Amino acid sequence: MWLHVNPKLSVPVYQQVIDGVKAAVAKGVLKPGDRLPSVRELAVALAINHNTVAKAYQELERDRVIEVIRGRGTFIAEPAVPPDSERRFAELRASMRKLLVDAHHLNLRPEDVLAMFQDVVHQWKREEDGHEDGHRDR
Amino acid sequence: MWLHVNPKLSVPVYQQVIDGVKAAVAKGVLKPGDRLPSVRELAVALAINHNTVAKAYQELERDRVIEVIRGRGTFIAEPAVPPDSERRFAELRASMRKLLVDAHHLNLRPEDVLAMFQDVVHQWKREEDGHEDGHRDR
Amino acid sequence: MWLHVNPKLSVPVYQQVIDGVKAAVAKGVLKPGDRLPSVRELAVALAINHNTVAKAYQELERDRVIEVIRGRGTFIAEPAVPPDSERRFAELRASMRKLLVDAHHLNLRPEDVLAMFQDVVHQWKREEDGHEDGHRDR
Amino acid sequence: MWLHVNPKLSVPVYQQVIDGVKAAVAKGVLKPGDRLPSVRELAVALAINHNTVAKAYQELERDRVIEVIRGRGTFIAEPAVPPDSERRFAELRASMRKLLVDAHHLNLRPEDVLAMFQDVVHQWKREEDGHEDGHRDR
DNA sequence: GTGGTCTAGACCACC
DNA sequence: GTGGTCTAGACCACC
Repeated sequence: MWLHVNPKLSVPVYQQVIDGVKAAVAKGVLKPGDRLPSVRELAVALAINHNTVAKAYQELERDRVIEVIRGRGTFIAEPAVPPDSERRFAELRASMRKLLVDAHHLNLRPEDVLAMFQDVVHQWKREEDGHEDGHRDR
Repeated sequence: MWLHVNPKLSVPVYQQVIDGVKAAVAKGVLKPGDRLPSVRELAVALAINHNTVAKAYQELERDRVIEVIRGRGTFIAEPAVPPDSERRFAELRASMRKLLVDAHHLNLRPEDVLAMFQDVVHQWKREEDGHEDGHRDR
Repeated sequence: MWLHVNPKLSVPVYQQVIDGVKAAVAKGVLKPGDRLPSVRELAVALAINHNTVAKAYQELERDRVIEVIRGRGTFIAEPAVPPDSERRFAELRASMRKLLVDAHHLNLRPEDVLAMFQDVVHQWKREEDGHEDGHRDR
Repeated sequence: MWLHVNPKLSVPVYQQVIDGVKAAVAKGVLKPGDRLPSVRELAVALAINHNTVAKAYQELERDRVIEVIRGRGTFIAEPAVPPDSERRFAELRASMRKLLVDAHHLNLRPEDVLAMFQDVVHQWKREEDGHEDGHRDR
């Protein structure tokens, strides 16, 4: 299963579902056109309430990450610039600045953070390659 | 004023105060030994309740960002590695991975994010220099 | 009821709640997975304000004694070494030294304190056994 | 100097003075008949307010740890059972039980605590011997 | 239902 | 003056 959820975390469960789907898409585990489990199926699989899954799917649809086709099911959407993307760019920059603040309080200088981030990017890409291969094999 | 707060945001007001103080320290606007406004003063200045400021100050003290001297006031602490820093490092890496996910859904590749991050770091350092100079001039 | 609170004492009420829960866990009265009363229920039972209970629960969660599952309730956590435990060990030794100082002013020599402590430990274990049996009998 | 005080700690300064004097007596650094600095002298030496020292001395006198002889000065009292000593014995036992609770949450069993306490006692006595010698030499 | 946040206002110990 | 605690009561997100 490409999705797990932990009700003990402070992050709301519905948000964990959103984050999980987005991460799977970003990692290439889920590709445009892939079918998602139905709300009820996913709720059972994750042992959570179906309302929680429904809320997550609604928000993912608003963000154009998934498409709900009535009577057919739920699918990963083609990559698209999400609505309100100017604001989202600003938020991304804000997140990066927050990263620098948090790092400062771990006694890291900006250069250290940059190096750490490069490391994370490299690891990310290595994992991505793994998934590409996996898909090629099918 | 180096701190502003917006009660309309979904992030709690007390958390905004915490983030604001940490950011000011990271930026060099506040330096070790500097005195913070009293709980009541800051509450009036931000137009929020004193309990909200008190909660923020208490959490900042637990994180060793500030030191409270009872009956005297509140001061920026010497830089210190916070408790539980191993966990915090893991969280920092997780934040970086989340950044990559969010960026993917804005049609940015990891290289783009890295470039954007470098840009943010450069801007950060330019601002930092400004503060250094400002202090030197006094 | 395994918890009582006395607002007349100089130790804050929320701290008494924290100490009481920790003691119940240490004594085996509360076991991992056990559900705690809700914030409001406990507040009514102890005749204190719900904010006071909430503050205690939040601190207990930070110390990993309990786990809060939002919208569901509060539960005793699996035993875990708390963050910052090196510091806590030092505090434990300091408490022991303070014990020796206080005992000196009651005209007790260190050997007397040690004997008294052994006695307290024995009584503690007898009580613990009682709880074990009680659970077994059910 | 046998006494130090740290206003940054959460323990009130006047309480630190009380604890410090009691510890010095228990360790043999101060002996019955020894003269304490005047309130003003000690306040200057510790860089604290003289009211704070006065408050500490008053409580030490109430506990029969020191004796104030008007016009002459302040002296360490002969060892004496303090007033209300029955209550103090109960408190000592309560402190020991609290030690066991705190230790439980550091994953220590009562036997571990007992061993640790024995270790603390041994170290304490070694330090005491050191002081005895120092006094003999005078 | 659950816990989390916030305000308004009181009272307290400490310095 | 300083921060810390507590109550009463409101509103909110989450499940």
